[in-house]
Amino acid sequence: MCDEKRFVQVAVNLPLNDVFDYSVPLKYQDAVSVGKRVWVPFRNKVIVGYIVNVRGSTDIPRTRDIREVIDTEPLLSEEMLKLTRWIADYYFCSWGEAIEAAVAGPFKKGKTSLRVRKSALTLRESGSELKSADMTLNAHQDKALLRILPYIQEEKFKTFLLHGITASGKTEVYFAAIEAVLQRNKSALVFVPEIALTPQTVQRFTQKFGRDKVSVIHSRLNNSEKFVEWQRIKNGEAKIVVGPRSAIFSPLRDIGLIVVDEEHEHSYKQEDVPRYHLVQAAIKRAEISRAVVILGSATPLLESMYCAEQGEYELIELPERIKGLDLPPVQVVDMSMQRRVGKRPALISKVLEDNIVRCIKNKEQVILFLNRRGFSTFVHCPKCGYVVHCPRCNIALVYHFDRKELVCHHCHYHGTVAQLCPECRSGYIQYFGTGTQKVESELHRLFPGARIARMDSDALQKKTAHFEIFDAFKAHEIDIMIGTQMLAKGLDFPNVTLVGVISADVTLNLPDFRASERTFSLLTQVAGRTGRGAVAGKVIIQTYTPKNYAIQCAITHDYNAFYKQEMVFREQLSLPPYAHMVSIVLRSKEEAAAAAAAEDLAKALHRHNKGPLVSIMDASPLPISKLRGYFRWAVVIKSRDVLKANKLLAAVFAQWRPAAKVKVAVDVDPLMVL
DNA sequence: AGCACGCCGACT
DNA sequence: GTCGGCGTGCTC
Repeated sequence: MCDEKRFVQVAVNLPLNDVFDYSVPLKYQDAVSVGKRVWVPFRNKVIVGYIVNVRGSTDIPRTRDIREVIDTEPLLSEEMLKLTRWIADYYFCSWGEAIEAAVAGPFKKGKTSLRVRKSALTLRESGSELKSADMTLNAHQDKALLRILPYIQEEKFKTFLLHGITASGKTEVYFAAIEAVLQRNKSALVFVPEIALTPQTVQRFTQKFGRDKVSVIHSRLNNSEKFVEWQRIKNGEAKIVVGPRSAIFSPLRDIGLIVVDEEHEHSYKQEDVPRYHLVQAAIKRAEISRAVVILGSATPLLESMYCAEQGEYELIELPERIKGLDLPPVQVVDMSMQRRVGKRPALISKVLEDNIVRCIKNKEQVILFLNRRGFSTFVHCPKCGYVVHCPRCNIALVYHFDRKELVCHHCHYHGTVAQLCPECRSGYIQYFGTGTQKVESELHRLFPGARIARMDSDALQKKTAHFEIFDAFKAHEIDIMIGTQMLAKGLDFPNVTLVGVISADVTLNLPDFRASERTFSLLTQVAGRTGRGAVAGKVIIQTYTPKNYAIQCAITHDYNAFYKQEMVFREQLSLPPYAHMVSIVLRSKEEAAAAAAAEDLAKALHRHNKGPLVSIMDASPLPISKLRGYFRWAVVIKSRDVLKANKLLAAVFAQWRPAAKVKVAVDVDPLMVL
């Protein structure tokens, strides 16, 4: 039916802004369509390209022919092409790079189908199908739902920020909204942080909505399992998708609702290209499919609350805990006033020790929290001041007692412990700083009869260790559990009546402008782990800075007070949410090259920058100035409008390039810079 | 990104 | 003489 010559525009997975025009041989005239993959000659190679446009002409004088059309049906929907185009524009990458992220594992590298292993198919047949108990919403939950429902019914795009304190029953609101969406024969996309994709969470969804309607995606799935889920979603069998941020690209049709649980979670930001934030991408996808978004958190991102304040989102509050539970009392212990062991301060204050003793006597359980792995966090020669650093990173090595090794927490370097100072040959190497392993050994010393377990990424080397430890804790085979922030999230142990934070200062003192926000969030989430059962809970926070507002606001569980104070600081320094940041990181094995490139870039940006809407910060080394052998400098652009900043950057990159040995990475809305 | 082209320095 | 460093341009 088409006898005219046809051309396709193709995006490729390279950091190139353009799409490339190819001519279509006669035999493929009818096969080409938008969203399909093609094999195309590119330079001296043949690579996968994605058709983003089909037309009858081209401006390119000499086009090459496509080699082959890979797909019989488009792999990417119109909706997915719009979403990836937006990601490319906003997060400063090429369309092809964004599309590549949207292509599911089994389809990467031009694959069309997959040998599906039996195990992938039989997996979901096991397990009981419990009929969901009728859920009754309390007054606040009901009010929340009533505000959301009209938008679901009218199929209008809208973003709600559901700010509900810990254990206020946000999940029930999600469930009721999902039910409303299913009744309209539409589907729902639910995001949870990867760490929360445990059997417990998943079970809640499958029990509620039935196993065959729910598709759960998590990183443990192999390619053939992923393929099965992809097909179930694509063919409309699965109406609800539960997954981590990458599930934003699942081929779900007729989306009526997108839920982002724990929307403040850091894992929602992708750390490599395309460096998108799920919350933004979810809102964009909802806009494209005219769906409702619910962002849920006890401690919303400042950015999200700001949008709510500006009227861009609608704020819904759940100010009360369900089942009449009270928020636990929080006690702060000023560690500078505490007893010492020899010259060093005690790890565990008298107050915390007494409370642990009381808990164990009452057959209750304790969670202790310290956001730092290892035993000693730095190893140091008191004679010459030498601190043992990672040879590849500008960071102190951490001593791990179990491995009897010094470990770099940023790269995989590990080395033996020196007996003599490498600098001055003195034999008095000292170990300072506290990690979870030291707390564990201290607990054994203080509470010889107690059953103690440690929960951090070191303790979880075995794949099943995670569940083993949790099951043991739930069965009360463990009295005290010490762990890093993976303990803080979404766990529900009714018998836990004491949560202790060994040092709130660890996160507070990080060189990050979000340090206060992260600390407040973490303390609030940690505090939410207790008092969930019949017995009231208690929280004890140890710190050297008890007056700090992040800590003070966590004591009173007062998000709004924290928000107000933190926003003053953000406004003074023009930090998010008052401005967006675009950070350009330049790294090189030679320090001078990275520094020169950054300074050069800053100059070029200034030259191109017209008008006051975009400002350019001075080039500066990153807090971890050397990582994996690369020295790192950054230039940060600030603007209220990301696209304006990106436009400036694109103009500079069109004619400026750093030295060949310098690598460039652009991060829009970075989580960390200063 | 990845590669070809092209222009200058120091070495089998 | 040439091997190889890296700045520049280009990919339909």
